[in-house]
Amino acid sequence: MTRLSQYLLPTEKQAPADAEAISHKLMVRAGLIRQLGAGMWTWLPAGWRAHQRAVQIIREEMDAIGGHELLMPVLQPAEPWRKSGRYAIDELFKLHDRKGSELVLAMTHEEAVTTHVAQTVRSYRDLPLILYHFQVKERDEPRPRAGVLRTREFIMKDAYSFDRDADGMDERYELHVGAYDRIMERTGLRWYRVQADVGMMGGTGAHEYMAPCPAGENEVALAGSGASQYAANVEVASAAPQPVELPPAPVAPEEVSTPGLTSVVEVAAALGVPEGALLKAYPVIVEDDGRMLLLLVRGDHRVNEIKLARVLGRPSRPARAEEIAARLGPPGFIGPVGLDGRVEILLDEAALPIGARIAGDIGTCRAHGEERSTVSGAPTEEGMIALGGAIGERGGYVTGANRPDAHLRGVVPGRDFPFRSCDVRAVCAGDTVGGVGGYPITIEPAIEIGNIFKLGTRYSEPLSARFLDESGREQAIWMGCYGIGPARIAAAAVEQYADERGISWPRALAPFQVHLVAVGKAGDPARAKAEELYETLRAGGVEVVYDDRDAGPGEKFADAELLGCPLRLTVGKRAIESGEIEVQVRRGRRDAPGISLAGPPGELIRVLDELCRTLP
RNA sequence: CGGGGCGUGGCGCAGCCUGGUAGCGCGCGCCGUUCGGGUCGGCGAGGUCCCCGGUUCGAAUCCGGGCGCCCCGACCA
Repeated sequence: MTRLSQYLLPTEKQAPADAEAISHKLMVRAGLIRQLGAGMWTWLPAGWRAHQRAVQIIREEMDAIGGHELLMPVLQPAEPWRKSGRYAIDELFKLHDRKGSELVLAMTHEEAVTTHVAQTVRSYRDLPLILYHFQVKERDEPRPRAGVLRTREFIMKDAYSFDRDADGMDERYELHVGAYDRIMERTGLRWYRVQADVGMMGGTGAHEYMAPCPAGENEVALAGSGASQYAANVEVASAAPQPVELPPAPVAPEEVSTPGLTSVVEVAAALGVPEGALLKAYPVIVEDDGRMLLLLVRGDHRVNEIKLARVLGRPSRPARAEEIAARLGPPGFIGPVGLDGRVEILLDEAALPIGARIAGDIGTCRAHGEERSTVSGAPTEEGMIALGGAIGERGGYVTGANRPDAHLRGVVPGRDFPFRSCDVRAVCAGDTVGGVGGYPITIEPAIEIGNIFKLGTRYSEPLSARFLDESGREQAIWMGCYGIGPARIAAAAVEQYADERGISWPRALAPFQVHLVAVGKAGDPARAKAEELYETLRAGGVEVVYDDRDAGPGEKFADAELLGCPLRLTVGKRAIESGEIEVQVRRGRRDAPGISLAGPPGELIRVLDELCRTLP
């Protein structure tokens, strides 16, 4: 029974003053969600319907790959979290019961599900297994934001796979890739599956499902289309840099005076060279051993901290000014020349000439092509010289001189300083992927709506989830985890398809397929006709919301467009006169052919269904 | 955690600087009017001015402390 006269759909003309994101403003205005506190949101009836549409799509596709739905508690004992090493996470809510026992509010359910599997799975015969549930997650977010896009409490579908070995895990992972692709496709969202960082916890593979939208908190690098589509989170993206014109290199570096010029922009301008002709020196301290490394990236590039962490295999932090002064030179004027091995130098690949190959231990360092690996081992002198020649032909870079108010020009890596090379820069829009003549990338903000992750034995080891194989040997179970956020799917749909009048749901997520508007004052024949039509639609199984309020037509149309159901049916004086129900498609506010009021109910339902199927 | 801003009927805001009757628009209730794009008019209801303390004859307003919320950045297993 969905008559607006008796339904809780509190629409607002004005968005909350503090709302910024489109989905935040519109979902509140349309009466879908209401805030209770920072990062704490209530889903009102219509909003919850949209949420549950996403849930049902997910459920169907999870069941289709053999997933089994269950339900695990949010309130959990602390102990498994201590075992897994996650008790220390700041985002984890910790609490005590009246006896003083330590409890937590689960942020995901690896601990719980692994505990149960450890208890119940004994034999290889019990594997593989996919378990999932839709459950509330609690996270003490440092900064909830943008309505329902980032909250402290939210529902997540999290699935966990259990296999006897890495190959099995990979199989289960691929099943989830298929299921997730189908889920995304069915939602009607614009989406990408992108390569993702595996994070500090390790793991052997990860993808994220991203929906591009203005309020997105992540950035994806996109290039090409179809089969040659490239899509990666900028955290891990690699691409060939745009070429830069280097000034000619003299036989040895020359010092130039650059008084007070400490920024790339200033130095490039003063010397009349492009920013990319500078090598920016970025000293970092490696967390565990306190070692200093000097990173060099082109002046027009930035260091990507996540790629850096992957290259180093451990966290690091930027060196402080006093550390730089003590070990290298005056901050703002440091460079790689004349350090005599005081610190190791890592040169970003983008500063190497395209196609350059380096002999010796750094021989695998290569152009920007298919395989992209970190170079290890000490460079050989021959390799350096060969590379130096390659770059020298193109010209030399400008670097700091490790002296106040001075830079060097004509600096050639290899010839003038030793280095290891690696890929640590953040990609830029306009870089290319796919080799020579490849596709230029664009960078778009996106919201992460799902992620899939190969866990390996990260949880099964500490929580003792083992099984006996055919030969009676005890082995750790190989796991994968797979998350997806229905709330984010709904919010991303609002973000992607909203127009100046409000929401425009993809039909798969719309709270109702049809918004029936009765126009005319109480007692008008059109109102009775609309009543009749509403009952027909309901009886025919159409998901319909019926605006039977005693309000003016303007208000009703405005609310219908704000709520954004795919089809609006209008019954008023015109319909009575013409004998046809007016039909408007929300997406694009396009008029569709009217439907006869005279025909049999079955015919009406059939025509509507057919029309619905053509909608996005 | 760093920076900025805000807290006054359901929503959006003014009043605060310069202390003295709490106000506007929307919404809400009733009456009338209108009925294909948020009609118009009349009457009316609704507020611990975030909380605690201080100054004062008197505090929404000044002072101190706290809490809450938003935005930018950092973080986000």
